[in-house]
Amino acid sequence: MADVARVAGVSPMTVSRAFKRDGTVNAETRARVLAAADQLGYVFDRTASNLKSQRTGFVAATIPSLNNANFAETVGAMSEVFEAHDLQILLAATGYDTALEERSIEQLLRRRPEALIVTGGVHTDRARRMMESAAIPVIETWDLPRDPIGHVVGFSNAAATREMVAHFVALGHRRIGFIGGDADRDTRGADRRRGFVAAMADHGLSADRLIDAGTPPITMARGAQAMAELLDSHPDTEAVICVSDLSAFGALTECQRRGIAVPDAVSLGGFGAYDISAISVPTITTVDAHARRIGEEAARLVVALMAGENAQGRIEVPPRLLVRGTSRPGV
Amino acid sequence: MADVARVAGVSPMTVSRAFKRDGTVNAETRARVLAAADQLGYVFDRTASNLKSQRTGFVAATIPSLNNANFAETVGAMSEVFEAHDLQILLAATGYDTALEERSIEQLLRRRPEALIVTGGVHTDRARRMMESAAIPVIETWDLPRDPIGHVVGFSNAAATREMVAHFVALGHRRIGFIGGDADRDTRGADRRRGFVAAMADHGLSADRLIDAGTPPITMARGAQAMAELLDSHPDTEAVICVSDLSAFGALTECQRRGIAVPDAVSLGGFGAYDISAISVPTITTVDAHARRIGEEAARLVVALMAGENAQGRIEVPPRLLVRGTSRPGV
DNA sequence: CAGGCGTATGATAACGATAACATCGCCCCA
DNA sequence: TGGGGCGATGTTATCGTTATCATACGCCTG
Repeated sequence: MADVARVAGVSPMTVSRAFKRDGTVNAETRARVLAAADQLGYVFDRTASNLKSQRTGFVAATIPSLNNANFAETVGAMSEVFEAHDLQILLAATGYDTALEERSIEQLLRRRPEALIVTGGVHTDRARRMMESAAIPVIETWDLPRDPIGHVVGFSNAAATREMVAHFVALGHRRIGFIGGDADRDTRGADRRRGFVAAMADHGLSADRLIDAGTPPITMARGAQAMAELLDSHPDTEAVICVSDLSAFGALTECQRRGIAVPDAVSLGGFGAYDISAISVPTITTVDAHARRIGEEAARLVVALMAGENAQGRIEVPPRLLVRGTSRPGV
Repeated sequence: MADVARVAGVSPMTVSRAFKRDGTVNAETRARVLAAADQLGYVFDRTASNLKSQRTGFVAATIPSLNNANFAETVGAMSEVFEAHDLQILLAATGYDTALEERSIEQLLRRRPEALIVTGGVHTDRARRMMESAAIPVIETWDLPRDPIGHVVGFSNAAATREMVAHFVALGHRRIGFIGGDADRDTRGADRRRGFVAAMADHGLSADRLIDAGTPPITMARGAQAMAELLDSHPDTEAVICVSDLSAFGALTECQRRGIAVPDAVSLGGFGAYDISAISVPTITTVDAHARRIGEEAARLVVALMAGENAQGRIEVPPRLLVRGTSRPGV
C-alpha cells in the first residue's frame, strides 16, 4: 500500500480511503490511486484491515451436510444475500454430529465472524457456552429450539409431520408407517418421527410401523431398503411417511420393483420438496420447508442486526404440505 | 492474550506457543495456560495471527453452483481433507458466470488464501491475470484446460461423452440425440456436446438431434421438457445422451408419461453418477466423474504444495462409463 | 473581514498476534 | 570439568491496515 501511495503521490491513508466505498476522497484522487494499484498489481490485504478495524466481513455457518439439496439451497440463498453486503460465508459441515459441530464452532469463532448461523437447536454444552459468550448475533435455523440461544429462523418439524399424518388419515388410511434415520444424530429427523408418533396417538392409531434407516444421510437407496423391510414385516401397510423426499423416492422405486401400485395400494409422503418429488412418476406428496427462504430470512436478519436494527428474535417460516401423486385420492 | 499470560504467570509469547500444536512448551505450562484461557473465556484471535505470520489457513474455492450434488461432493471431500490440516475453505459460487467468477476471485484473493481451487478452465482475462500473479498454487478442476494456469485435477468431458456415443453405437443405435444446456455458460456441458458432435461424425452419423435445454442449471424438469421437444421433432430417435443424470432422469419420466419403453424403444445416458441414476427404475447409464476423488486429489495436492513438495502438475482422474438399465441390450 | 464550517488529506499510533533472536538452566560426553 | 547442545521461556520489533486526531484550504455568512 505504501508503494501504491508513492506512485499515486499520496499518503497511505488516502490509498486506504480510496479502497473503501464511503471514503471521503476526491474522485480524481481515487482514480489516480486505483490506477497506481492496478499498475503495480497491488491486491488489498483484508487480513490487516480486519485486525485494525475489528471487522472481518465473515459470517460463520454450520450445516449438517453440504451434499443435501435443502441445506445447499439455504446456504446458497444466504450467500446471495451476503454478496450484496460484502460479507463472506465461512462454512463448516458437521456431519450430523454435535461433537464435530462444537469443534467447528470453536474454529470458526477464532476467525472473528460477525455473526453465526447454525442449523438446528441441539448443541453440546460447551458449544452453547461458546455461542452465548461470543458477543455476536447467533441464529438457529431449520428448527424451533425450545431454549434458543439468540435468534431463530425455522419451523416445527414435528408439526409439519403431524399435518401429513392428518392428511393421510383424512384419505382413510389407518395403517401408516414411518421411515426415518438414527434419532440421536439427525435431530430434525427425530422431531419428524416424534411428530408422527404423537399424531398417530392423537388419531387413536398405532405407531408401531417405525423403520430405522440408520445413520444420516438417508439416501434414496436406504429409503428403498427401509421400504422393503417395512413391506416384509407389515405387508398390509397403507401409507408411509418418509423423513425426506430422497427416501420417499427410494421407497417408491421399491414399490415399483415389487409391482405394488402407488398410490392405489400404498400412499407415500416425503419431506423437503426436493426436485425429484415434483418430477417422479407419480409425483411425491411432500412438505415444502422453504429452504431458500430460510436462508434468505436468516441472512437478512444478520444484515439487519449488523446494521444495529432491533430485529425480531424469532421468524417462523411455515412449511406447506404439497399433496401430489403418491397420495391416494380420498375415499 | 496478555490477560491470559498474566493469569497463567507467563509471557504472552508462551501463551501463543501453548495455542500452537508444535509449540515447544512444557506440558504443565501449557495446561496452566489453557486453564487460564478457559477461565477467562479467551478465544484465540486468528485475524491477528494471520497478519503477523502471513499464513491464513484459507483455501479459496469457486464452484458454479452449490446446489449441484457433483460440485457439493467435490467441495465436501476437499473440506474433509483440509479439516485434518487446519485449513478452512473460502467458498464462492459463480453461477456458471465467468464475470461473477472474476469478481469472486478478486474478493477471495484479498483474504490472502494460501491456495485457490477453481472449477473449469475458462476464465476472463483479468481473472486469469489475477490468478497468475497471486503467487499461490492455483488448481483447475473438473476439466483439462488447453492452457492451464497452474495445476490441474480433472478429465476430458469430451472424451467421456465420446465413449458413451461409442457405447450406444455398439448397441446398434444410429439416431442418437443430445440434450444439453447453453454452451456459452456451462463450459463442461459445452465440452460434452462437442464430444458428442465429434463422435457422431467419427461414426459417420448425423448430430442434428441437439436440444438446447437453456441456461444452467439443467434441472430434472428441464430434461423432461427437452425430451418432449426431441421426441416431438424426431420421433424415431433411438438413444439420447443427456448432459447430466438429472436431465436424463427427467427424460426418463417423460418417456414413462408417453408410454415409451426405456430401454426397449429408447436408450438413455446421463452424466455424473448422481444417486438418482443408481436407483431409478430402470437405472440410468451414466459416466462416473468421481466427484469426491476430484475433491480429494485437489485438496491433497494443495496440502502437498503447501508442504513444499514438488507435486505433479496434472492429475487426470479418468471417468468411468457405468452401463445400466437405460442401455438397450446389444443386438 | 473575522469566525466557522466542510472537504480533502496527512501523521501517528495502535489492532493482537508471532518471527527472530536472546537467555537461562541443565544434562551429557570427551 | 568445561563446553556443546537442547529444551523452555522471554524480549523486541514488526505484519499491513485504519481509527483518531490534526492540518490546510477554500467558502459562506453576518
